[in-house]
Amino acid sequence: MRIIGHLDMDAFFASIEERDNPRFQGLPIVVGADPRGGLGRGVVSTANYAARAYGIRSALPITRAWRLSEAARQQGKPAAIFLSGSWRRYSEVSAAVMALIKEHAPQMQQRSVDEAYFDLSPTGSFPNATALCRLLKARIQQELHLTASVGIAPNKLIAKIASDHDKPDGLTVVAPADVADFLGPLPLRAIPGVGPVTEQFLQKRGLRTINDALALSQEALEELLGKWGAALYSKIRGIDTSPLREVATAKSISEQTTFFADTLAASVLIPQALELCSHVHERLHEEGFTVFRTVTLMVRFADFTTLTYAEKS
DNA sequence: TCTGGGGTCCTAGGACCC
DNA sequence: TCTGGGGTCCTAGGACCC
Repeated sequence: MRIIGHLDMDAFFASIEERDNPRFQGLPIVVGADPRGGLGRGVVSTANYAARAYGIRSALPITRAWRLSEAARQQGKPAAIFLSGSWRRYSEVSAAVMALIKEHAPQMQQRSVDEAYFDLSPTGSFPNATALCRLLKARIQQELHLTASVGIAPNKLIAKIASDHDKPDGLTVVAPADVADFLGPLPLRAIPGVGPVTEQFLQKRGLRTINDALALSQEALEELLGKWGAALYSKIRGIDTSPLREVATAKSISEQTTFFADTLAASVLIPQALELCSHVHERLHEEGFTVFRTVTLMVRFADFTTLTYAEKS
């Protein structure tokens, strides 16, 4: 029997800041772009749960987060603490989390800085797998003073959906017999790979939940979404046979930056482009690459139109 | 009320070859 | 002057994820 776990740290960056700065205890914390008093550019990377109570969440424009915080402050609530974050510190904590997972489930696949899949099949049963994950969560709590949410399921797809189902500090178990009941009522957006565009597209056709989409034949879904429709047909049935795999070597290295004020001045653009180039080149060397194939230049205009130009070396 | 930064994967269409 | 079909490689753009 295949049993897969997925662990997702809760409000990872913001939780680390709260943990490491006692004076932030219990306050709303927003890690992301500099709000510059409401004039900043960029978005929220992570908001802790106190900040989420203000309506602040990941990917929200930082100016809107700033305004939400100001509105709360005018109601006598504490203003949010805005931090730019420290990638190095987060990486260190990430490594500690991954090491703990590996101790309990050696066969694992890190999915991002704060997420991993791991194979619980060796435990032999869902109750055993559940006990192991309770222990893992307790160790993360005691040793790292952070919380995680975990999903346990027959495959990666369902485990990922399950870990997201009860946050923070959740543990959601979906045994094979429960898969259909678990998935059916969920919004289609819960499926990894269904983003805002696909969600909108499906909603316009009256499809909101997984149950709605189950009524469609594979051909009908393919007609709507092309190849992705065939994949979705399997996903909404909880079918996923993808194996755990080691992290592949990087396929690209990039850097980008946004100006505080829009500009078309070559005297500004060219030095900035050269600086980004030299950083990327440094990283290329640091990571042990000796050759590269394609260089891509990306430019984004005020209306968010984005152009790329690529050339083989 | 605007929309970061660092990535992956997919698709359409053109160039090119036989 | 008009021109196939299969295959591969490449670029541009877009959706998505954290």
